[in-house]
Amino acid sequence: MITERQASILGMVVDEYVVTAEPVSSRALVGQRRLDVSSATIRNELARLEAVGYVTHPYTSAGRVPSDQGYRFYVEALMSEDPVGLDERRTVEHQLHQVSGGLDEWLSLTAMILSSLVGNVAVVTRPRTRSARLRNAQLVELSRDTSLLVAVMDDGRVRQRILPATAPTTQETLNERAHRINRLLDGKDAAEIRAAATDNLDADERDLAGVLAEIVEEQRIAEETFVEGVNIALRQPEFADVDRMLEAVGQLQAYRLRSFLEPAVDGSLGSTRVIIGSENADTGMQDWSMVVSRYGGEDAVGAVAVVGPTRMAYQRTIPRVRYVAALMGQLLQEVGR
Amino acid sequence: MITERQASILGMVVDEYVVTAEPVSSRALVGQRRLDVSSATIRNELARLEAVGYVTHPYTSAGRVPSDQGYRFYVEALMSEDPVGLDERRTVEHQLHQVSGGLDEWLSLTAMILSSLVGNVAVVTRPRTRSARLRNAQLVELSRDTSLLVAVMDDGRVRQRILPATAPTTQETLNERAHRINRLLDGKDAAEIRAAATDNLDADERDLAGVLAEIVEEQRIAEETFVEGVNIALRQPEFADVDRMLEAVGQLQAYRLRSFLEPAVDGSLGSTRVIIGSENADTGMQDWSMVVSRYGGEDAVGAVAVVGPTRMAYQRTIPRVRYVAALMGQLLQEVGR
DNA sequence: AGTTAGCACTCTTGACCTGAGAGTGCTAAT
DNA sequence: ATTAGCACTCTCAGGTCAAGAGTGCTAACT
Repeated sequence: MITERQASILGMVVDEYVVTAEPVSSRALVGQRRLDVSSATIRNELARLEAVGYVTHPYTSAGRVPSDQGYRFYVEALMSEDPVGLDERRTVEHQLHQVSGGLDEWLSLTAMILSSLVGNVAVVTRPRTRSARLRNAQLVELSRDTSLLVAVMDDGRVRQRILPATAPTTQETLNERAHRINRLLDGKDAAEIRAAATDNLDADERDLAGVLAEIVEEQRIAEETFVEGVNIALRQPEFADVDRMLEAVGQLQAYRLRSFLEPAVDGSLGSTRVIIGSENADTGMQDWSMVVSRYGGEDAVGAVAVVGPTRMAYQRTIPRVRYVAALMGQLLQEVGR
Repeated sequence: MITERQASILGMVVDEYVVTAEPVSSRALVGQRRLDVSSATIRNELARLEAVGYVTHPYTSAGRVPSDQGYRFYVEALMSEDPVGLDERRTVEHQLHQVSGGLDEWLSLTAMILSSLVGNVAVVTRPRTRSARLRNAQLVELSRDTSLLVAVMDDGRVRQRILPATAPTTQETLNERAHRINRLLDGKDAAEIRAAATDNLDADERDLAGVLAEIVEEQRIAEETFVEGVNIALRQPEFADVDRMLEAVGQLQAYRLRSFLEPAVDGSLGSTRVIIGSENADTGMQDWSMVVSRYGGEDAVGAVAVVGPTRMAYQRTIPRVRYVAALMGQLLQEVGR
């Protein structure tokens, strides 16, 4: 257990270290007023905090740095969240309402906004539905022997695919074909599309149905994850060393492909999880912290996260991640997902 | 003017420097055989090359480094292009044919491929048409009070836009509306759409036409430029220093937004321009070289480029940029438009 | 008991130096 | 014109050193 004063000191160490990125000395804490004791007393307390594992020493005589455990305690017991200001809300909501394109543009913008809000990397995954269903398919003539298939899924995805035509066609024919296809396949998932496609369709149309089934069930992870703000995060002093920087970039690049949020997102909706450094099972993420929140409704769930060095402004980050997640859920519902 | 031997020495300096990234000494050149003279002779020649401005000295006693002028001479007179191998062609073409999505996915993949081919940043712009025309518009029901507009332009763009509905609609109604709109507006450019929209349309449809006109003429540069491979380029030794690296990242980030290829693309189709360091009018690009090529047909023109440090493998880069540009033009034609 | 002044001790950091090594530039000989 | 030879210059890595920042401990104080 920890005394009140020790807790307060730990809090000050974290607060200080988060802004300066330099080990915090006992003297620096005295200057901070609020504590009417001498630096020697604080040294004693710090030594005890270190014994319990809440702070560390880079070397014998440097200030103290919070350990992962220390951050954990800070997040759980010490921190008072820095609420999202009204003006922040206003600009965010304004920007998000600005978007006119589809889901993808929207997700990527959200990641960008969140990133700039907290000064770290933001990750947003596309909401996943149990299994997507085709909502509508359209065919557009591109040239005499190619056409473009545009499919809209009920999870908000819109996918295009260029198709070679077996025989010259006109937009008229394509419209008719799309109409037939829609009547037969709308509202169906991949399996049902495959099943329905065997009956009363000509060869071209069967091919088309096959392509549609593929698109509906397609789940390329690369397409599912939006990572933004890497260049913002790189300005953090932890990356002052080129190797660390390159490693970080590579790390995030790789993670874009095998979304690392999955395991973290089992919490209930609305809850925001914080995973600090070594708490992450994934080696290679041991120097990073993540703040993750789920968003969405009953039938579609995605995740919003901020990723950065363990020295992160949790006070600011946590409420902002939660806010953005909530906002997304809300907007998603408005659009009818 | 320059003697034959001086030219050959300059060539060797460039070749050597491009791979080692370290100033080239007279001794290193002697080891290179091909020259049956002593290092002293080479030193004399190097001094003369320096007097003409083809190489520089970082400091009194280090090897020589090619100057921008030296690279220029190298590119113009000395270099023999390193042709694109058959297997390279095969893998590139294979990968490009793999793409199933629309133009955007395709352009971004092209940039990625080119980048990995030459180990530097690749930039691809979307082909511009004189003025785009609407090819087809579709409306899809998202929820009871929102619908999704999907518009296909004749320059290959496909754009989505979420629309709030004034009154509840069904897919049926939307189809009819789309049909009317298409009959009226297909094949028209933004101005023509605006003109046509005044007549015989109800209020909702006029709004829709307005949105379509916007989409058709939309030219957000951010959407027009695909930059890939920044992380590859960062492994170059010129960025061993963090500041240089951050500056480079910022530079490229900024440029994504105000496409810097425009002025460079006045050459005729098929020609490949090389812009070396200080030759670039743009301050801030003075340490970079660009290899740019136009691609496209009569009615749609874009640019492909590779951007990297002046110490660039021009031998490899130039033919590869040219190849990719040609390939894109070809594929673009196949798809029609 | 807890607090604190004082001081020895440790470790970093930056500055300065120094010697080795790499290259050049020049001179004089070929 | 070429080249051997050598003095000269500059970098670079390593080492030393003093200053400074902090701690940890002890002994005195409240």
